[in-house]
Amino acid sequence: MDNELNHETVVAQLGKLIPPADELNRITAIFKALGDPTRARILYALAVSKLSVGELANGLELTQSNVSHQLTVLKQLKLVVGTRSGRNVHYQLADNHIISIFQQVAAHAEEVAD
Amino acid sequence: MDNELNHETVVAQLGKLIPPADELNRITAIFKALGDPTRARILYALAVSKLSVGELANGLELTQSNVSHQLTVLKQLKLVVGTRSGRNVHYQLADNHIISIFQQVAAHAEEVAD
DNA sequence: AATACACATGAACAGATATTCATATGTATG
DNA sequence: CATACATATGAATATCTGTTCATGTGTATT
Repeated sequence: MDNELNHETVVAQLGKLIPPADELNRITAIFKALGDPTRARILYALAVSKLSVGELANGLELTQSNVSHQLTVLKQLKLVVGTRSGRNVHYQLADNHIISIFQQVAAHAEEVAD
Repeated sequence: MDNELNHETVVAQLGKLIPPADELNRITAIFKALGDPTRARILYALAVSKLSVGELANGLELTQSNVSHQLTVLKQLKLVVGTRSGRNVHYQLADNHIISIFQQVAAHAEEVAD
């Protein structure tokens, strides 16, 4: 018999060779979150320093509401965490993993820049 | 004088501490492309094997048109390259960089899965 | 050259998404 | 306790995006 993974077989089994829907959705949800310039700027800013909502809004010239909405998205995906201190809430990156993901994509983006 | 990068200064200079708009747009465009389940499935499939448009459509149960449209997006971002051979066009990942990006995000996604 | 096959492209539409505005919640201060 | 400040939330909307359908372009075969 033929145990070899020939091309025909690969095509037929493609569905089983790639991640299942639920895992794929978790992964793409993260990419989607990183795919918006506003959220990306927020993450870059937080890579520089822990910052409050107001500081992000001022520093990035965004409305407070907009920043808060985007932070909600990033929080749900556990890309950032916020800790309240008095009236302010200080946000930081959930882990430094995120920075290296950006670095890898940035590297690709440069390689590829027309 | 105070050369230290104090918090106040960081906030004031945030705009200059993060990537400029054009670079950011290139980066987020890539993330956005990876943020769609259909395109992600196509990339995962191509990580398994070089495949034609028809094979992708069959193997992933997508319409030929849909696959072709998504490949156009991925091609523009140079995430995949297609080479014609007769009537078929065989697509492959532009580089293996892409796989490791997925791996990193997948790792994060699992850490974080409720 | 006519037909069939593989892929690409354009228009159209439904659903998703980012931003704004208004307002609510939470916390400190006088 | 009333006011001010910081952040969160909800609704509304304009824009964007993924998919489909129809058709066009390119290539092989007879």
